[in-house]
Amino acid sequence: MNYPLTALIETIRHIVPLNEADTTLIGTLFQPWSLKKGDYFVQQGQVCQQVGFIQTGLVRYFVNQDGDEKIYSFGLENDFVCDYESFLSQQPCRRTIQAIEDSTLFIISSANLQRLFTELNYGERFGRIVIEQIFVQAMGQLVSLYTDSPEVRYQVFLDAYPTLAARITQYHIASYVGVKPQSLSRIRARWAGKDYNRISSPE
Amino acid sequence: MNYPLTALIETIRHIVPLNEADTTLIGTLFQPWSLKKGDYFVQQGQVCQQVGFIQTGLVRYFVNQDGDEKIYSFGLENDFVCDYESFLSQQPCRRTIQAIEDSTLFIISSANLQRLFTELNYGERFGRIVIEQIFVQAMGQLVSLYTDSPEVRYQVFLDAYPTLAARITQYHIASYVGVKPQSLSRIRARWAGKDYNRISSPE
DNA sequence: CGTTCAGTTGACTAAGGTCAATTCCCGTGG
DNA sequence: CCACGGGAATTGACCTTAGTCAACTGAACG
Repeated sequence: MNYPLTALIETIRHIVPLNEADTTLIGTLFQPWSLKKGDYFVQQGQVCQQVGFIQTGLVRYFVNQDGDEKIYSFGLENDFVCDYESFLSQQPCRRTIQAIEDSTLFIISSANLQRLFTELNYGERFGRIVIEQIFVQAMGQLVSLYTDSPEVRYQVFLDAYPTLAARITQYHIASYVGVKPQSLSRIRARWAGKDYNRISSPE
Repeated sequence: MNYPLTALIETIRHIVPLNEADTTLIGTLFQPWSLKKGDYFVQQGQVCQQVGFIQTGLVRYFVNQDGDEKIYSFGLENDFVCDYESFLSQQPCRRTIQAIEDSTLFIISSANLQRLFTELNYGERFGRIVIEQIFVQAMGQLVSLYTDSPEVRYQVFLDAYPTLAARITQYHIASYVGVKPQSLSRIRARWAGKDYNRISSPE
């Protein structure tokens, strides 16, 4: 096992305890993978067959609605990446996951993930906590879409991902916030007019 | 065990196979409960301590945003009802679940649900499938909020819950769709002007 | 030095929010 | 039986904001 798995192992260890045997097992079940900018982790219509762990790079999750892309999430360093709906049900994806930077990851197949769940000391617990986290995150997004204006959502995005904003285009941010790039630009213009340091004062 | 548990058992059986011992176990782990119109199944700030199964009645899930209620889901006959985020993490609810009709349910405590998972023949599988279904449903809602206009969301609601529309107020429907009652009323007025039978022709 | 693409800006349109008045429905009490 | 009251639903006037189409700016790149 000669891959730099430390980030992956530390991320898992942050969720459940791991011993020597566990870390060895992880090394045998995951394999390195890489995506170039624009490559797909999984595309709408395919069945998502593996879970990834992003060592370096950046991906976006989106749905394609008549050529109009709606980004609903990003995956960055030390994130797990998967269309869980497709992976769990083995049904075709309704979404696409695409690298927007060159990315290096470790991937684990469905079969190996099952082994991880059963053979890792806290495997089942790990699996449950991860899906739980994803569920909570999704519900948070859902509530935010109901309750927050685009302006607030943009502010929350900046607060939640302060470094990400500089790595992606306004197009991506606008799509995530739920508006067109022109509208996001106008929101920024509005802020510039009345308030020069947004980061520290979300009004 | 003399409660009319058949609906509950049949609903579970629809997900996983059940034998005699299983149905007996279910009978011992669930207990009857009732809510009057306006009663809370669980309130924002409380920890959700049980899962319910609605035998008769109707509940709504909502978040309270400065006195403005945002309904994001309904639970009706033969649905399980729970704030899974709170139940799973044992953290206080960020949402409220309230009966909007007199309701009769069966409830199961967290401890008993753990027993159900381990002692039922397909208990773990049952638990996984239920959370999976809820996750998929939540993601569907999330995508719909991104991609669909209020008008489309209203149409989808009518298609998905044809009978429910008659049981609840426009206020509830509007909140679910994500607009004010006045706006929903205007959408209906628009339809009346150009198309008299919406149900069969979603444009 | 032109091409290209991201970002901005302007003019206009469409649609929901807000506040307020009005109508409709239904149950209650005189 | 009818008048009244209250909540639900509708409608109108006006405002705010995002969508749309288009033009323009600016920086990166060859």
